[in-house]
Amino acid sequence: MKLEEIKNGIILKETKDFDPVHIFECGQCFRWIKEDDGSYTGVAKGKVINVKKDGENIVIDNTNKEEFENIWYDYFDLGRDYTSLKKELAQHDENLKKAVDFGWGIRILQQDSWEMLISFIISSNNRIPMIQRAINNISEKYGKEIGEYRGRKYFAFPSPEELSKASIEELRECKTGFRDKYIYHTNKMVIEENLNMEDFIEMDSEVCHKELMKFKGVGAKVADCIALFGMRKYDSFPVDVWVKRVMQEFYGAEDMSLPKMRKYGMELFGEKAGFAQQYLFYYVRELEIGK
DNA sequence: TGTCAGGTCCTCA
DNA sequence: TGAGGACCTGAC
Repeated sequence: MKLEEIKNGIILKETKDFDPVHIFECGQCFRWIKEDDGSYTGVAKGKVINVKKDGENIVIDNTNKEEFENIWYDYFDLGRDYTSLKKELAQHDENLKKAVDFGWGIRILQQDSWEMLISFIISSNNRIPMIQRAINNISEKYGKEIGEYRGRKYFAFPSPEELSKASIEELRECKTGFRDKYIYHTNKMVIEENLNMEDFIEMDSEVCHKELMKFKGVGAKVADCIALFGMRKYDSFPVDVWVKRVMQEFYGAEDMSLPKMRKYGMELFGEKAGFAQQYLFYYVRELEIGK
């Protein structure tokens, strides 16, 4: 990958397997908003940046070379060879090949484990715009102000200590709905047991999943999402309504319960189940297959 | 007005 | 174990 420094930003030259639309619209993140020019502005790691595709190049604004190497290279999972990963998945079966071809520019972001924990608790039985709004409300109210970009203020996601200042009622005011108490109790548990969510990254996948389910508001599906997007457990297989449809439409799992479907998906795609799930999810949701 | 959305929790058999 | 209902919220 060739990198060129420009004024207040960088250009990644001839970057394959990277499409901002696929990456930011495939359901893994909630803090990236589409600008009028088609670029995406988002908050991560306490910074605000803007990402856009310019032909074969990816332009990242409001950053520099040092920051890219220290932060964004890992965040965008640029150390992984998605070309060979996709090739391998495409060989698995015809449907997965179609899904991979469709969402060719997806990459699984390495996001913050604590932020993923709270974000996916909010995601349960919720809609994406509502989830985004609740997370923004929480960040504005309890997170640190990062700065301004294109005339808009941005806030970091609050730390467990910062968020612990919120009461259940105040969390409800952030439009989290009935998940207010889940967030409150989860936050409380993290503080009281002095947990560092980063430690979950080192855990074995099954242990990690089991430990995550101990938090209020975290069931099997939410635990899989947190593990996959925040803890690099790439063998996770989150089964939501869309993946359920995929498994029924494409993989003959008509009469399977959700736990069985999860297990089946993990067996089917093995250590790359999380990637398979992302391509399949994006494919069926965009095309509304099986709805 | 009723239904539904990226599920989880609680209750009861 | 597993099925069934309740649940914030707001868009259609």
